[in-house]
Amino acid sequence: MSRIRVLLANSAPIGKLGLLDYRLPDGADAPSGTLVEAPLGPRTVLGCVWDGDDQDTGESIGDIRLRPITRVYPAPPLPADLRRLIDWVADYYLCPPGAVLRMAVPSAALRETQRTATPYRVSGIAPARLTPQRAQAMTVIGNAQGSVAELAACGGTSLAVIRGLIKAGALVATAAQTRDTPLPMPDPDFAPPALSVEQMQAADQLREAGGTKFQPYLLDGVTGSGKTEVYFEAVAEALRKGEQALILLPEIALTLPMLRRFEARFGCAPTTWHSDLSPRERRAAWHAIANGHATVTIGARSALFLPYPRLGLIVVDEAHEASFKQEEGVHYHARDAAVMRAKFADIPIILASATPAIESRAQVAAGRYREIALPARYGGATLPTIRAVDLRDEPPTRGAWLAPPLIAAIDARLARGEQSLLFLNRRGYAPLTLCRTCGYRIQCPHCTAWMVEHRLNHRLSCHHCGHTMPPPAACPECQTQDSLVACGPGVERVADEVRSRWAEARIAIVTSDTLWSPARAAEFVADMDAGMIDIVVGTQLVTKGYHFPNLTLVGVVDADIGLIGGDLRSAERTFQQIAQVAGRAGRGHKPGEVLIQTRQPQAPVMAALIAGDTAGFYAAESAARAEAHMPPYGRLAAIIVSSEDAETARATAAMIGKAAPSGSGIEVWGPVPAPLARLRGQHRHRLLVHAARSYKLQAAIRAWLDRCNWPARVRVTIDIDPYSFM
DNA sequence: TAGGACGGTAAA
DNA sequence: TTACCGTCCTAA
Repeated sequence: MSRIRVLLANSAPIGKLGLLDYRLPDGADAPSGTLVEAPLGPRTVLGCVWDGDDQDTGESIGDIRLRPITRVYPAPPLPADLRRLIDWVADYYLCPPGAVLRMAVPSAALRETQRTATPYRVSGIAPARLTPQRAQAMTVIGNAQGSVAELAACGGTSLAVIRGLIKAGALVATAAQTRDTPLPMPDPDFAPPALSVEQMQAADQLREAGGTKFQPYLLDGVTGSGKTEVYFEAVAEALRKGEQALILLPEIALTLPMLRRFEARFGCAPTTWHSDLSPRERRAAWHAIANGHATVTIGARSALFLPYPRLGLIVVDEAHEASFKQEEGVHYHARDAAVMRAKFADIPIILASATPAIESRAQVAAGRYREIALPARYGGATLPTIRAVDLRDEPPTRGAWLAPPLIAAIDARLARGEQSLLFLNRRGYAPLTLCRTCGYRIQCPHCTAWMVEHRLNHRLSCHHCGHTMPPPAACPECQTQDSLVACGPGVERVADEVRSRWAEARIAIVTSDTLWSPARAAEFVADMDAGMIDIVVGTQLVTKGYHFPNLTLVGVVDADIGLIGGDLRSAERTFQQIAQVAGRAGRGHKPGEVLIQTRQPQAPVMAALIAGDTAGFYAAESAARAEAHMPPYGRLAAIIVSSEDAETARATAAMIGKAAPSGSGIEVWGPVPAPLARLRGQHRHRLLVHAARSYKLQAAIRAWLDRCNWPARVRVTIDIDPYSFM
């Protein structure tokens, strides 16, 4: 009899029910990482054989009470670097290890596919009754084989006829083959690109350093400098060595142009991993990766947890993107966790960005990351000129959002047949609907948030919980008819303005509402390339990785939006967002121009953007963070207490606040009602923990919350290194 | 008194 | 987390 330690893939609260001991039936072999099905009370759950560190044997249970594993899955065991990553993520982000294991082995992965349609072929036995339909089907089918549906289609008859023939014995089942269509192999030498001297040097640095040693690289290249081509060379090098490579992208929306570029370079599509995969696709991708057939995977953040047996390189593209931070379930940061996986696998990792995060720059400064810079655009293209439009001096006309200089600039593009892009990071028509008579503002019934008007589908919708309602004709409060007015601009409203000003111009609105599928995104890109669009109005979706050579003007409709509210990263985020969208301009032979509409052109962010003083901005911002001991020069954690009942939430938060740790190196702020005091019907209070960089923050929080007890209905969420302060 | 809602607890 | 069990309440 042998005893094994198993990590169960449930998400029990921290500390409880992580590792349990089981009995392995005699003769069975299950090394660490093996996926098993284990009995737990009256049911069975997925588990993974875990490394038994014998120090906590005090907790272990007597041999007699051990229950046997009910099943050993035939899938390859999870590799050691992944197991270490799971432990690290659970420990660092204070979440149950079982919840992390779930990301590595999604429930679809091990489910048997029931949809293996059995193929049939002609048996040679003549059916007792040969009706005309049967005779016809038999002749047409001949030597072919296929599923009932396929044979019916081929024989030109109904399903019933084929079933009848099977019953009569004229058709027999053949052995069902596993439909593992062989994966096309990306070829590192398919189409090596013509690199510029700078790109060549950068690629050489990555190639030389490649190998089996952990080293993070910050590939810091201005927009349009060709970072992708450079890291593709590192991917090619990994392929030549027979290793697997993983490329993480922030959003699915941008995978399509990316996949095209990959195919052009490597001759076939990579394996993809994102939330829109069907269960069948998910299963296929998981197995292809786990057994090593998939050599290059391009995926969203969750692709980091897949069981690559020969991982040789990780690339995190657009590494500054805040969407790498998962904001529900396990609150991990995929960029940071990716660095840890590279460390555990002892391989290089490349963080690529035109606007690296301060955190990443600090790592370069500390000598932990190596920087590879691409300071110039590829192919002789120049960086766009950036100019502010001071809305206080040159305001738009009443009820409009485009100021005269921006209008003139668009006029010029239309006259020259060039394309313009108007950027406004606000979906919908108007962010607020207000009653002119009584001042009532239409709010979401479940959240502390305004309902946003969307005219494209004639609904008001809440961007936090998804609640929608038709726009009311009368004010819900004072019942006055036709008293509701839209306040403030969204992209749809700016598009309306564009439409009424340039009736002949062809306009595209680009938001997650209009580009909800890869196919739609492809359509948009094709229309842009074909010159079918003159003016694009879009949210941050258009800041992502697109390359339109004929786009020469970018207008930032409201550069100040991101600075309102002013959290830790608002200035940095504004800088990155505007620099990224500015980077869409002038990527071809024609030079680009960027106009930033703002009421505070003197603000450091705006001044830096206009002067092109990236280094100066980052230096000042880093100094301010260091001064305040804010990340990355200090540490933050948020604790969010939420409950359906307002008083329970408040009282629990207060109780947790009372038990807060004190002493040097740590302070706890709050509790206070969260900025989104109600979200999806939950009342929310939050505490913010601020600690010195060297402080053992996780241990302190763990000990602190262990001292507290709260009703089961209350949820207490811990967010280490928070990005959202709502 | 049956049946359901609720709270506590064990799970190897 | 999930399943089960005991307690208490309500409707009949």
